[in-house]
Amino acid sequence: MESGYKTRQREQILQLLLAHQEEHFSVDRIVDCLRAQQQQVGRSTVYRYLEKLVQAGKVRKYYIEEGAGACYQYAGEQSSCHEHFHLKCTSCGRLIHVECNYLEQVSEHVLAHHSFTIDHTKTVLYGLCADCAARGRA
Amino acid sequence: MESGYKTRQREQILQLLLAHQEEHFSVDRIVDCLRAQQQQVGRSTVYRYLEKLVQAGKVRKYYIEEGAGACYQYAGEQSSCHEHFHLKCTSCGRLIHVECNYLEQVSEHVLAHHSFTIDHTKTVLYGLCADCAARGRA
DNA sequence: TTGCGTGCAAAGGTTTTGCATGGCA
DNA sequence: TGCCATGCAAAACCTTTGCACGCAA
Repeated sequence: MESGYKTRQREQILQLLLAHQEEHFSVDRIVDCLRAQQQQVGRSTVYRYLEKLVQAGKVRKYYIEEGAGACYQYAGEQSSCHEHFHLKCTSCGRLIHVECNYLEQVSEHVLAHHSFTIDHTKTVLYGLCADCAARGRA
Repeated sequence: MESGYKTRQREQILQLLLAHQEEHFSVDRIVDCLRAQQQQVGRSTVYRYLEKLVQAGKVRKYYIEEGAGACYQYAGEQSSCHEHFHLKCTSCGRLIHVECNYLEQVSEHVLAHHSFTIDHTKTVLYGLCADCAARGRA
């Protein structure tokens, strides 16, 4: 899998995501964070590079806020994330990795009964985590 | 629960959704469908009325297509309406609706064992449909 | 008559694209 | 040197909003 040229901009974007793997970033936030470090990056460049990273499976793209835009989060070398599901809380943004035998059967069921091969690197189950649900946030 | 005034436009929008309860409609599609029936409705009106229907719980709002806008689907009066999953083929873009008892149990499992409440209006399972898988398209 | 509903156009926000320039390999 | 990457501005989209007019009750 080719990664294309190595440029200052790409390096800095990737470093930012790597340094905060537990957080998600909007394009705006990425541009702002980098500028705060005296690192100028054009917005188009961010959009284009993130798209590449998403295609490569290194970054996940989320749609959390209703009206707002997409968010991105580093996904790591997906070897370990291949077989399990991801739950993303739409209220607090927390990402939960779930390793569960029962859920693994889901993939098999969907393939057997609906002829559909789930791609775990791109699939995210959206909803409310326990804390946010308890706090009554819909 | 007040429904406000009864107008020609609202009547026609609601009738369209009622007549196709198993389908999603984008705002564009609603406007187009109605125009095809010689029924002029302003886009703003559609947005505003749909928002009311969503608030009233009569219509569900989905965020399915990545770049595109929201989709709406009639949800009925009662709460017994079964939630369904959406499968989206990452190769051909086809969207598959799945009503399946087994998959409905998935929501219950995730809630019971992982304390997470899945939001079906925002969740889409990505992967390969049968045709694309057969065609060997990754 | 009163006040909500409608529709147009303009505004607001996010993402994409065209094109000339810049920089990696 | 040959391409890909970058960045700016413009364009493309989806959605919201302001305002004057229309219409239900």
